Amino acid sequence: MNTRAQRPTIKTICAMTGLSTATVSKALRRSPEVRPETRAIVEAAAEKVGYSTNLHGVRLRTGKTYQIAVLMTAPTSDATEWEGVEYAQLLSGISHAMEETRYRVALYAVRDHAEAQETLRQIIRDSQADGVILSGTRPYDERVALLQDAGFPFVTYGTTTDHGAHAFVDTDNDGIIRTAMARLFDRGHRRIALINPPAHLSYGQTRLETYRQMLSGAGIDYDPRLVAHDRLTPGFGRAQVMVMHSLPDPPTAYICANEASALGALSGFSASGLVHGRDAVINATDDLNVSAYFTPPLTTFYLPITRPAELLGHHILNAIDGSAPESLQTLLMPELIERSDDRLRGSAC
Amino acid sequence: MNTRAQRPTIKTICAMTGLSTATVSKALRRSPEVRPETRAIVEAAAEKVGYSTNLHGVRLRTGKTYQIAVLMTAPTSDATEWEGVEYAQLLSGISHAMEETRYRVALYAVRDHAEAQETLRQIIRDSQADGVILSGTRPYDERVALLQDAGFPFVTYGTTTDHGAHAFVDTDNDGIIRTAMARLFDRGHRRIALINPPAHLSYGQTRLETYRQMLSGAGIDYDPRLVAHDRLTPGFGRAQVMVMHSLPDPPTAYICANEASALGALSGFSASGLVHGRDAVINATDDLNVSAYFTPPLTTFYLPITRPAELLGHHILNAIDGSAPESLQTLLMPELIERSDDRLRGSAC
DNA sequence: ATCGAAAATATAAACGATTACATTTACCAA
DNA sequence: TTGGTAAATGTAATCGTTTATATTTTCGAT
Repeated sequence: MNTRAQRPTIKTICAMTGLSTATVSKALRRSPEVRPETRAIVEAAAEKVGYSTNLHGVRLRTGKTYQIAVLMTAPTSDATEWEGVEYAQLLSGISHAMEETRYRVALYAVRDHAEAQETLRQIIRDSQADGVILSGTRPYDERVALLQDAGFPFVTYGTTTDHGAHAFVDTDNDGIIRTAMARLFDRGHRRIALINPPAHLSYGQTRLETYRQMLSGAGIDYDPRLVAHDRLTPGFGRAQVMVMHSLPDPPTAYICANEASALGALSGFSASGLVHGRDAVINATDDLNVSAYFTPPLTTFYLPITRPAELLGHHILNAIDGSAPESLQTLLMPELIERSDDRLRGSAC
Repeated sequence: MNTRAQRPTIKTICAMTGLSTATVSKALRRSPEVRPETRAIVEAAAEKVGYSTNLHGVRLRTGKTYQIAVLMTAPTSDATEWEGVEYAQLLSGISHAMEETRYRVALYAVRDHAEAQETLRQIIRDSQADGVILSGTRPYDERVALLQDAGFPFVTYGTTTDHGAHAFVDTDNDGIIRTAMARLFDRGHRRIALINPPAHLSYGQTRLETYRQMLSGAGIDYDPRLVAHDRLTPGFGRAQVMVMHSLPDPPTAYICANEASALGALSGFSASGLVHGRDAVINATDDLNVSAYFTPPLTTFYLPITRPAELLGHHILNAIDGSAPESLQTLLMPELIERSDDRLRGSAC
């Protein structure tokens, strides 16, 4: 009577083969408990009717969700500025890393740290995901504490300092600053500005620490007026250049933590009548290879965002499979791309 | 004996209240079939034990997933260039639109149209989502055909022409080109170049059509050498400026379809020794307000990406609830922000 | 008080998978 | 043949919810 083609289930295969649900289920999951011949029969039947397992049934029964939650801390919706554009590539990279698996990426956009915690609690309580990917880490990160307490698999994009070992992927910020400063010293710079992300973020702190180490290594006094931290929008970069440039002893080099702030810094140059390469220079970190198209092109530390993205994907899958966190920690050093010689010129010499 | 605190279920509440699962279930969903007093009792018990409904159970029983699939056509992972597709902001906007609901955004990164169709088929077959959001539409779009055939709720970001009515959100590309060209004509321009997205995309075609209409309205011959279409990376914008600038009769104005190509075009200016405002001008469309920070700042049509994003979210929820597609169609006209006067100067006059 | 209809609640069967446990089959040795 | 063990398969419960259907309660009209 039922003319509608129903989606085949395990029972469909039972009916076709005369086997029981238990056997079919095991055969489909290639359990060694079932005879190879039987398995072949089951697989043939499954193939024939186009069976595919219904994840909702699996989820209810086993609690496995095959979902990876990615928490994205999105800027408040009113302030639409160029910030975090590379998140899209990050997400797609993660997603591609799961291609051959059953896993999918579920996105959780949250506004701030507090909302992130609330969301995480829900994800854990309702088992909405098998693992979590976080970004924007802090030295002490409540989200990490929460996940570790719950024994929930996760990977961070960024490091922490006040927690037990956990899986992470990060850019080698220490390496970047070390290399950048050594290079700038080499070229005669002594007044170097740091355009940094918000102070509470780990990578901002790492950058600042290395910066101070390098300064003291070169025998240069630390001048707090040359360091700024805030959300890395173009507006921020621009404003900081304009402020710092009017110091009695302005910087001759700016190290910007991303493309957006570097673009803003360049905009600040032109607004203040500064000429890049003559009055001062800008170095940047770039995920998108976009600074090649700035006017003028900037020297950057370039790391295609797909690299960390795919690692995040692999790490979370391994974390779910129970790999030791120590084996899931990766620091990536970007490639230095020198697009201008950045030598100190003019009167400051 | 069981000391482990189990997650409360409907049965827990049954045990507490002496009611049946049916009644408790209905009470929790505020069915009018249950007496207000009973409902109060159930709600009190639920509150007390911190009950929250287990979506896996609901999904299995009802087929409702409370997931919105967002298909993101991501550039192949080897070519990491900024294409200016603001998926990150788009995703977060959609996600925010679902904040007060049970719905979540699930991300499906696909490489191309074919993979998108395969993915959609799976989503429908395995009921992995209740609705779908698509972008990068074509006049005839196989994905749209697929979804309409299946009667599956969806919203597109971009329009189509060869299908029955469906929900969509789009930028008013016709309005943009119309306004931009009228303004440029006003300022003396006759040779206007169009830096367009790939030719198969709807919005590219809309832009081209309006462009040609405006030209013929002004009595200007259409010159195909002034129109280029490809993926809107900075590299593309740059290359096109360099090519077109060396024409015998080069353009005096470029209309770029996004920020990324506009940035590249500017880079092409400086590489070719062109000065913006003297030799030619660039107008752009901008989702991120980033062209304010270009050197020099460009005149743009600015539409904060959060606007369409939230509309996409609302539309898909309404589409799932069964609203007529005709009532879920929105064209958004960006705001014209004039950052340079763009008057034609120099010898070309 | 009694009846009947409407309102409220209860029973039990799904949804599609997994899995503890029971049963059958196969196979070998005595 | 018989018995015993291991291998293979079957039975049935279960995950947490919804919902068709059955039963009980309520309450007004007679």
